[in-house]
Amino acid sequence: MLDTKKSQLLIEILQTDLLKWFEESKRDLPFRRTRNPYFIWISEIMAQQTQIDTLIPYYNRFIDNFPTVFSLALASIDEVIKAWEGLGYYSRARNLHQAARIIVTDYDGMMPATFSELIKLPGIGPYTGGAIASIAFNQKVSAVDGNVLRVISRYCNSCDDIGEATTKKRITRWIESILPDEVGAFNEGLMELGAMICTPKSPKCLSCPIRSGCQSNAAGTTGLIPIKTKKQKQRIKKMEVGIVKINGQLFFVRRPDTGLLSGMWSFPIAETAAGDGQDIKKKLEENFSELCKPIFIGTSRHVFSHIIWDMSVFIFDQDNRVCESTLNPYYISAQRESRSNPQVTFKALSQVDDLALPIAFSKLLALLT
DNA sequence: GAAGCGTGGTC
DNA sequence: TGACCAAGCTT
Repeated sequence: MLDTKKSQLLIEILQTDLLKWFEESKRDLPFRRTRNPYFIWISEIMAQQTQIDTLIPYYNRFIDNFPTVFSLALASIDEVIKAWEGLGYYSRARNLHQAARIIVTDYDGMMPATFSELIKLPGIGPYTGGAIASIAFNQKVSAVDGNVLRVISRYCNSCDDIGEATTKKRITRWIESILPDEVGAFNEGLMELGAMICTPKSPKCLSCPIRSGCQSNAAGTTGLIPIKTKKQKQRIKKMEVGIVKINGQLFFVRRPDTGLLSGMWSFPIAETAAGDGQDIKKKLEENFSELCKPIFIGTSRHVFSHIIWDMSVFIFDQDNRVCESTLNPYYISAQRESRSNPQVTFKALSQVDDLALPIAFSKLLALLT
């Protein structure tokens, strides 16, 4: 880390030239056209582990649907999750909804204006709290994300592993010691620089506004810094998916409200060793008293952040059954359960869009046509 | 500290 | 293609 006294010139470059560059070059983003803390909050939650270009349409739709913290607090969790469909990390939506209700009940609908109050809310951690406090309320706190860790590591030519908490704390402290009055723009500028110029691969050093002070550029180490321990790769899980079709409708189950894809709808799915359809058939027999033979219709791989599902997909087409029957007892029992139990439902293909369905399953719909 | 938690883009 | 990565938080 740079010594604060010796490196006064380098610090001034970082402050002055970065702010100047940001003012001239910043992207025109919808959430940069407002100081509304609620809008800033929504954008920062969406930005967690998500590239800005990806979240923009979600952001516009979300504030259209939920223009105030009150409208978000009054909405149902299903509506909020549906608005989040496709963005991933769905606990963000649940926390957002919870936090909105807390803000309405405990804060009279006013966003807390300080870092220490903000990070009490679910889904708001050190980065997001710092971002909202500095950008929306001009509080002198840092907002250290992956971009900032990379930019500062390179600027100081630091060999510290940015995956380690101590490194993040050290960089946070250092930034807080050099924050200018325009703290929101400074924090955003560091991130913008990391996103547009000081990128992980092939950084555009020739266009960098603070190149003259960059120790990594001087040492020729921009390709080596930051140091980051690589994460272990995903385990592969072999899964069977069962698509039950009755009277032209498809059977869906709701996932638990914790864990992977929490609160989202899904086709019934089961871990399997054989992959011949028998494991998912057994599971489906909890809902259906009589089930036709599984017909294999294809495979699909879905990559999550920590696991991979290798899915074998089977259709149980009760409308074109191999076995003969005069009644549809399974339909009746399942339909009754779907009215009394919110964990399951039936939807025609044209109505599937009513449900919040993760990509892992929505992409399976292509196998049906 | 480490693991769980989505999806899309890039090279 | 696979490996890496993205404006992180929670447990």
